[in-house]
Amino acid sequence: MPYDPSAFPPFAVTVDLVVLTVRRHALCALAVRRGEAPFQGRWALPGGFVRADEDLAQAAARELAEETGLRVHDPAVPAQDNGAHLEQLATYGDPERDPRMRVVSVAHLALAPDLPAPRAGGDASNARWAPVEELLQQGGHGRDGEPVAPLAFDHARILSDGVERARSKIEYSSLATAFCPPEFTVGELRRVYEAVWGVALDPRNFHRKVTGTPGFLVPTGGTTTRQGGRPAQLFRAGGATLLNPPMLRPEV
Amino acid sequence: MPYDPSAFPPFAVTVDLVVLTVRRHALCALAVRRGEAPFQGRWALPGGFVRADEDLAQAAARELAEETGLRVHDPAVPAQDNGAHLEQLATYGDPERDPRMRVVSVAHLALAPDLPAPRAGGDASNARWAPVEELLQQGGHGRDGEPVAPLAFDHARILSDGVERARSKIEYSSLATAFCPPEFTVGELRRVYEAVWGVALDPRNFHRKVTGTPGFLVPTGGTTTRQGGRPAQLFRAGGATLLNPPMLRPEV
DNA sequence: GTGTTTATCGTCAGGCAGACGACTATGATC
DNA sequence: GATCATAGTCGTCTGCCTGACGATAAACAC
Repeated sequence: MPYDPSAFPPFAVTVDLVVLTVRRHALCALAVRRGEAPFQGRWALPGGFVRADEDLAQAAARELAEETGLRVHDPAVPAQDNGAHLEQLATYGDPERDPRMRVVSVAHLALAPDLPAPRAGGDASNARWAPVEELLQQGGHGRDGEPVAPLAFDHARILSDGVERARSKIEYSSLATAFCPPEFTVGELRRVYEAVWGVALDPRNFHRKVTGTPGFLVPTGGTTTRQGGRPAQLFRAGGATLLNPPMLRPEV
Repeated sequence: MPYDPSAFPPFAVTVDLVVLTVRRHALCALAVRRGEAPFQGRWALPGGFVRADEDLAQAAARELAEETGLRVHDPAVPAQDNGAHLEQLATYGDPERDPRMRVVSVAHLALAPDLPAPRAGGDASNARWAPVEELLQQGGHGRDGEPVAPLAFDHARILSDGVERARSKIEYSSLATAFCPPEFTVGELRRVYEAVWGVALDPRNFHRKVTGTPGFLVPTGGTTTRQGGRPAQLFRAGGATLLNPPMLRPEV
């Protein structure tokens, strides 16, 4: 018993991706350059149409793989490595958000370790990792002094929501490990928190907190000196997903 | 420059509502009985199509007003009374979730004080407040011993997500006051927490916590004895929306 | 070796939460 | 009217956690 098609307005449904990573002590997001109108030449979040037989999460995972080559970490396989974290963020459906037609976009948030290089359908010049402050500042200037155009559509709002989600979620979950390689040191994890929150944390208190939370970190036995200084113990993410009590974000 | 309509599959977009309230010490949700196939006669969450010129939040507010008569509390008018809290919850788009066609539903969460009586387009017999455990138990029995059919579509999942959102959000925000009338006592607010979390809280520690958090509660000067016992001070919700440190939810 | 960098352990004081005693003010019951 | 039950409000104490920060350890650069 199909619906009467005249009983409801037709929508296009897309997924847009806020893909975050930490590069050079800064929280960065993946941006792609638009090749067509509207907003031709402007930077935007990666995304695309949801296909007819696809779930929303499947569509987001497919777009993520197309843009970055990343596979999605399956929560059912806790020991799996190198997978990105992917979760639904929010849905944006203002009637005016796309001048061409009525588009509802289901935004997703992906967190990934630092990656070699972005690729946008093979064209690297049309995709880049950019610090989120640079992408969010309206009419400002990038680090090279060039003027920065705001993101296309309502993507600044979406990116802002995604960053805020990430910032709050690493407080009370082990999600920060999604920014790290499979094995990492306490210092590397601390630099993730510092980059995402934009603050400096006390290394000693941080070390006490993360090593004292049961199930958060599992030592692998190895050590590394890749950060310089005294060799640091290597850890994997433990099974715990919720941090209780949470990691406290310093004021201001 | 309109899209080529063959370039993407058409979707129907709906909003579904998880409307929660606290009645008789239990967390209850609004359910409506379906009048047509599929799932005819089964209980479901209220909802409807998003109109062509409507934002998602507007559509949710319209559906909420149609089902309950509630207006949405405008955050820009902090002193406003009697408004419900409304926020986007999540979006559900499994290709099989509606057997008739491809429907993407943007679920919203509404929190309301205890209301006189539900109305579903004027037909009260087709709408009711039901305890969420009753709506979520699969194939169980209600309090009157009648067998309970599971909610239509994927609405059990949506309701479950909404309840979990409410449970976690009252930890770190002042959202619990959305379940209270404009003026309320500390004890009434505590019973909200107890009903939503399903736990018992120490009245003395709770009183110390909520009255000691700046901006959470504002005394109105009046007192009431409507709960029996010693008269209690009346409060309004203060301007603070975030609770820091949060209210701690007891284990188990 | 000296200096620098990073990691790791320890100490101490303050804040907050859980447990719980004590007192107050109302209505209900005898 | 005395007693009881109920609910509200104020305090105290103890333990845990955090922030601040001293001290030591183990690598590398010169």
